[in-house]
Amino acid sequence: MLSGDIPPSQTIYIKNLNEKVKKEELKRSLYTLFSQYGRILDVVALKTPKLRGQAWVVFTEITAASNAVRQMQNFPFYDKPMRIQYAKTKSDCIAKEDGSYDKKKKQEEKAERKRRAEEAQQSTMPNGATAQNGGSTASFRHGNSSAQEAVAPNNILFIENLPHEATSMMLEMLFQQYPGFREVRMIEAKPGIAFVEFEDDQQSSMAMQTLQGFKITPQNPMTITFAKK
DNA sequence: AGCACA
Repeated sequence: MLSGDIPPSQTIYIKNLNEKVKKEELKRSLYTLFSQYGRILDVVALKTPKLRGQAWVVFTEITAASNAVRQMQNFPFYDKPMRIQYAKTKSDCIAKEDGSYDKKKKQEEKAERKRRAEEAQQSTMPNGATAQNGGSTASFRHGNSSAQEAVAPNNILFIENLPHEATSMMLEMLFQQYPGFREVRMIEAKPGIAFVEFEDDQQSSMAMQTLQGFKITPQNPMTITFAKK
């Protein structure tokens, strides 16, 4: 039996995450790691007893989610293999877009009202105005991967948007501080890009996560993806 | 193991 007779969704559900990682760092790392598969609308992670060790990543495209489910399945992330499925229910940030959010809210309120009515059969107290508004979706920016291709993890990183003055020496200084670093390769004929090799894809992904968007010059945030095999 | 939107 496969763990997923859950229909494809643009949101993936990830479990078996390392619970020691702080929430903000976890969300950032998930964001950078999964950005390669497409544009991400939201990353949700809670540290409540019931929800720690799990996260949701919302893509704009289902195909991006599918690629992520396949390619990153069991990928060692903070020393634990990620278990990835499609999310069972629609993310709020999607529902807000397609208009189903208000209906959902109303249904929840109705159910809530009913429950309260049942549980409060002694004293009739019709109450229950719980209006909450605060949609602040942490918006990240980035604009690299235009064409969506399934990028599997790789021990070799592909660096783009480097200033033309960047040298392999500079990149070496930057990347060699991460465990497993092997070498930097630049191609004379193609300025602005480089390949950086690590011993394995777990180590390369750690470097990618922390150096994603790093600026050698203010105008050039570097874009890091896994090199194609 | 655990499916939410602080």
